[in-house]
Amino acid sequence: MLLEIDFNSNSPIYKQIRDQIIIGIAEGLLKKDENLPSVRQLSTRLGINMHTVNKAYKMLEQEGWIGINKKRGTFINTQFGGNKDVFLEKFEENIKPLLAEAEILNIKKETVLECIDKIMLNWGE
Amino acid sequence: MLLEIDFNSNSPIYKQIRDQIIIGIAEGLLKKDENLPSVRQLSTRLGINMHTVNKAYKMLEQEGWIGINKKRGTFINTQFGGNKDVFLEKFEENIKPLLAEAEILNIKKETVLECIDKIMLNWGE
Amino acid sequence: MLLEIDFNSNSPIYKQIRDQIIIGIAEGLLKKDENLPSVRQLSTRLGINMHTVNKAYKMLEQEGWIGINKKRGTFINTQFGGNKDVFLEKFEENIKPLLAEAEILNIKKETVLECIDKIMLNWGE
Amino acid sequence: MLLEIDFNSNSPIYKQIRDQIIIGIAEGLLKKDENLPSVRQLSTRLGINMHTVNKAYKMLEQEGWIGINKKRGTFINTQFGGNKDVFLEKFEENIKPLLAEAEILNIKKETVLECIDKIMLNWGE
DNA sequence: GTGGTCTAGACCACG
DNA sequence: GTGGTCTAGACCACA
Repeated sequence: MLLEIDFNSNSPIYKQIRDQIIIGIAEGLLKKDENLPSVRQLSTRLGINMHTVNKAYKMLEQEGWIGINKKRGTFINTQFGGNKDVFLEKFEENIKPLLAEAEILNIKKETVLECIDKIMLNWGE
Repeated sequence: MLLEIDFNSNSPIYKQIRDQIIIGIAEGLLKKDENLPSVRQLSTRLGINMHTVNKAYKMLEQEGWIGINKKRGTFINTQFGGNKDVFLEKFEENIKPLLAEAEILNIKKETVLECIDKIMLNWGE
Repeated sequence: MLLEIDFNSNSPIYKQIRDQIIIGIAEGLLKKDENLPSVRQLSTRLGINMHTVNKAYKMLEQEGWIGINKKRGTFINTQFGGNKDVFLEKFEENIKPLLAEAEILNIKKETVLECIDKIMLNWGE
Repeated sequence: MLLEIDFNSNSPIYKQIRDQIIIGIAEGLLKKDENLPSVRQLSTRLGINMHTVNKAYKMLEQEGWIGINKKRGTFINTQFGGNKDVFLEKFEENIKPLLAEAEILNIKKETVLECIDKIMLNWGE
C-alpha cells in the first residue's frame, strides 16, 4: 500500500499515517495478519523522523488496530475490540460541526449522503 | 445561547467555541444579525482568557460566519460566502477515516445514517 | 458631496471621512472656502458618533486641509502648506509594500500605471 | 536579510515585519523556498516578543506568501495564488487618498511616477 | 527545538 | 467600554 504524506496539511504527520492505515484496512488493501513495514523502513521511505512513525504505530496499537511484538514485527490485528458506542460518540462529536456548516451553507442532505456513499462504495462486505 | 467548554477535551478551547457557535447558527439558536457577547463578557462567563475567545472570534470572522466591527460589535453574518466544493473536500477528508473505522468495526451504514439523522433532526428549514 | 462609510472596512471611520474629504477636494467636488457640514449634522447623517466626525475634522485641520473657527464653522482652506518632501516620504513608505506585492504577483508595471491614470483622470488642472 | 523595526512608527510591528518580508521577496533578497528564521530566533534578534513575530508569520501564511510546517519550518512559497483583481482593488483603495493629496499639493504626476520608478528599479525580472 | 495553545496583564485606538 | 496590539511566561504537541 502506498502511504502519502501531505506536509502542508494541518493534520499532524503521525495522524495522517494512522488514518491512512485504517483506511487501508477498510479498503482491504491491508489484510488481517499482514505485516506493516518496520518503523525504520517507513520513516526512510517517507523522509520523516522515526519517532513520528513510531508514534503512529503506538497509537494504532493502543486503539487495537495493530499488534506489535518483537518476533512478528508489526501486523494488522485479526480481531478488533473497538466499542461501538464509544465510536458513535466520537463520530457524533466530530461530524456535528461539519454538518452544521453544511446546513448553514444550504448543502442538501442528499449531497452529504452521496459523499458518504462515494467513500464507502468499494469497501468491505 | 449557552456555551460550554470541556477543559479535558483534546479539542482546543477556541475550536470548541468556534464549533458551538456554528452549531448554534445551524440550530437557529443564533439568528442572523444577532450580536455575540463581547470578548470580555464571554471570557469572564466561561472562566477563560480574553485572547482565547478573541482567537475563536477571529477564526469565525476569517471563515465568514461572523462580522466584527467597532460600531456593531460582533454579529452573525446574514450571507455566507462559503464555497460548497471546498466544504465537500474538507468534509470528505474529515469523515473518511471515521467511516473507515466504522467499516472495520462492522457498524452498519444504517447506524451511521441514523446518527446523522438524529443530529440534523431539528435544524433549519 | 456624498460621504459613505463602509462599516466593514478595516479602515477606521474617522480615516474614511478624512480620506473622502481629501479626495473630494482633489476632484473639485469641494471648492476652496466651501463650508463642511457641522459635526452634529454629519454624525447624524452618517449614523455615527460625534466624536468620530470630530476626530476626522481635527485631523484635517492639523494637516492643514481645512480651517475651523466658531464664526465660519468648518471650511476648506484656500492655501495648503503641505511639504512636498514630507509627502513623498510618506508616499514611498505606503506604496512600497504594495508595489512589492504587485511585483511578486507578476502584475505588469503598465497595469499599475493604468490604475493610477484611471484615478487621476478627472482631477484638477 | 536584515529586518529593521521602527518602534516609533504608527504601523504595528507585526505589519512592519510582514511588509519587509514581502519587499524582501520582491527585491530577490529572499529566494523562493528559502527558510525564514524561527519565531524565537527572530523575536530575540529584533528584541520583541515571540507572539508578535508569530502574528506576522501567520498573516504572511494566511495571505499565501509563506508556508509553515513542522518538517520544514517557515519558508517562502514557490507559487503565489494571489488574485490580481483583488490586489488591484486593494491597491486603488490605498493609493487613491495619497494621489488626492499629491493633486492638492500640486505635485506633478511625473514626480509621483519617478518615485515609483525609483522603488521598482532593482526588482524582479 | 519548533510552533501551538493558553494565561495574565498592560496600554492604545476607536467610537 | 470595545477590540487591537504588545509583552511575558508557561506547558504541550510535534518532529
